[in-house]
Amino acid sequence: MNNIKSVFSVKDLENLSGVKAHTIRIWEKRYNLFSPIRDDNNIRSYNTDDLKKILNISYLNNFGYKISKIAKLTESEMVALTQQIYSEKTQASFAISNLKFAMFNFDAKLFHSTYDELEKSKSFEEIFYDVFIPLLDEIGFLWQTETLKPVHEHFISSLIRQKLFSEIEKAQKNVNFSNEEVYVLYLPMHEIHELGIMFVNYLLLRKNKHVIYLGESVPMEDLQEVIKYYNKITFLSYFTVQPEIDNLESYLFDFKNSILKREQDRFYILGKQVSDYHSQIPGIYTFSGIQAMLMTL
DNA sequence: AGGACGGGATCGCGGACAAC
DNA sequence: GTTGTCCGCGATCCCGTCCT
Repeated sequence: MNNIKSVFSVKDLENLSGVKAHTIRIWEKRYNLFSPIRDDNNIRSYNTDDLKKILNISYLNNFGYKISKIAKLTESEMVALTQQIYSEKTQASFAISNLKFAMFNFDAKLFHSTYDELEKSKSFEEIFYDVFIPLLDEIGFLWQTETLKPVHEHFISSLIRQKLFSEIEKAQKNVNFSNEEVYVLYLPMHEIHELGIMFVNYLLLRKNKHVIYLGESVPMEDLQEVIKYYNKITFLSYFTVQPEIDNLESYLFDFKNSILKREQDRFYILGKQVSDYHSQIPGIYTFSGIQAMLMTL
């Protein structure tokens, strides 16, 4: 099947499936659902097949199937049943479950087949809002619990980035913008979480906006250059980890003083670092989410 | 100290069954 | 048909133990 030697603790399975560790142990005892390897101290360790199984079981259980019924199913019956109840309504959670599994198994093929299936009934925007954003939120949670390793995040991020690149390219070819207002998208120094700002890029292009995308880790002085070319600019950024909270105000004051000198220019900011921050500085606006920001355009 | 284990107590839920 | 009781199941909480 595969040669990935992933090992998970019972706590990892809990974090990934939402089923309590103790419940997993009880199921194991009563229904022989799993046969984890034990170390010298009798600590369980599970493999990726176990992960797949608990994700399927959790999915069916959440859907209302009793564990006693689920336990009687063979592996293939379980997969068949999972696909049978797979519907429009539950498609997103099913896809998220698949993508999580793809992430832990470094399985790009599963990522693409899941995506292709979603694409049959959803637009790229819908996929991003309904599947990728919840997935990334969950990855954030798994990150905190240390279930996730950096390689997993890199792997899944790069696959999502590929999709964004491809959609952005299509949108760039079809865009019809006027030059009167320009959106300059960038990430501040040392900020490398690019998916959010790339998605904003895509959405603006779809709204026929003129976008200049500068990418990650852009020094402030580079932004001064671009002002010379346009009469009215909306700068747009996504602060996921940078600038740090303690430096946020001074960054914004610097921005106001060195970039935002003209009355007509604006600076829109999204991201975790500004989630609790309300700017008092004229021309600088923070938003709690992408949709809230789009409403003002 | 913290994490994991496993056993026991308890609670809510639902099915089965009998009595009215 | 509905009401009441009983019982099993699944989940959760708590506690004591063990190990690093």
